[in-house]
Amino acid sequence: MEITRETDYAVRCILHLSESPEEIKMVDGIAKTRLIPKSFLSKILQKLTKSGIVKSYRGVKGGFKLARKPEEISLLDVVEAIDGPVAINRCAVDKRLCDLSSMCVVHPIWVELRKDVENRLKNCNFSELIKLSSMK
Amino acid sequence: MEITRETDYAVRCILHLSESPEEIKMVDGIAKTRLIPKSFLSKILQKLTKSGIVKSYRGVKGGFKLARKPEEISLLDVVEAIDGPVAINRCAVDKRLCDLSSMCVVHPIWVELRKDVENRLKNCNFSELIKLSSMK
DNA sequence: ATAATTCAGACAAATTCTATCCTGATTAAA
DNA sequence: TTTAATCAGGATAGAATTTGTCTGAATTAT
Repeated sequence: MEITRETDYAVRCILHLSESPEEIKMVDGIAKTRLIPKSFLSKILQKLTKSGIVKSYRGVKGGFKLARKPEEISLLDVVEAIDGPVAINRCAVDKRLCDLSSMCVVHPIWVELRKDVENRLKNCNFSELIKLSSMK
Repeated sequence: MEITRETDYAVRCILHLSESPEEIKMVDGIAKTRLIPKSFLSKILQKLTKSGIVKSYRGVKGGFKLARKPEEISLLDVVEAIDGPVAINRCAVDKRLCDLSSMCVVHPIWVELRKDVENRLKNCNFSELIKLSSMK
């Protein structure tokens, strides 16, 4: 049960953009300072753009910046933008197996666990994270 | 962030064995009633044996049964036996990247999340689950 | 002995992860 | 208006992981 490298990169990236929310930054710069493979980051930023977390600007002087304030972006937003919903177990989606023969008594446990995880991620926004990093 | 099919199968299997903790059951039977691919289950049971969750009996009339009482086996035991420790993020293990340039302020969040998940899984044992299933 | 069963390891298909590369679209500035 | 910089989107591909299968050896009740 791990988050992917991709999600980790996405978090680093949003963290970077959160440090100066007004500036437009280029893929290349973010990639270099945050040690993320450039072309991979490019793909990640496309997902973040489609999810409405960042805004993109094309052409010369183009780049990316946050679409909203750091305090309005949660870890959950980023995780879901990249990996999709926090499912924990597929049977939460594909119920067919669960329903037959009362097999899946564990199902409610996975659902509960999922809620827990979501809540914790939801309650953590990038404004807080930035504060933590400036305290170092 | 999902558990694997393998873990799901393992849980189903322990659930099955928990219903009659004294009986020795064969791979084939478990596989058929719980809809798990037989040879895959065979591998899974080997892991569960090595982790000390089930006991194996070879030869004619051989099979598997729980190594301890259902109430002494938690979901966490099973998940860890199959997938290894609940890591959430690799940086919890490989700290080298985190430490340089104070990059990973998110690290404590992953650690906290991991503890949450572990606790919830630890607090759920197979005796409780069986009770739930008999209530259906 | 024989038949039934697990054990251990090798093998392999499918899927997901982790990228890379190329072409085209867009845009600021010269 | 041309040019250079930059993102968008699709195709591709290697590696790792997941999800199994198969076979032969070891064990054991009868």
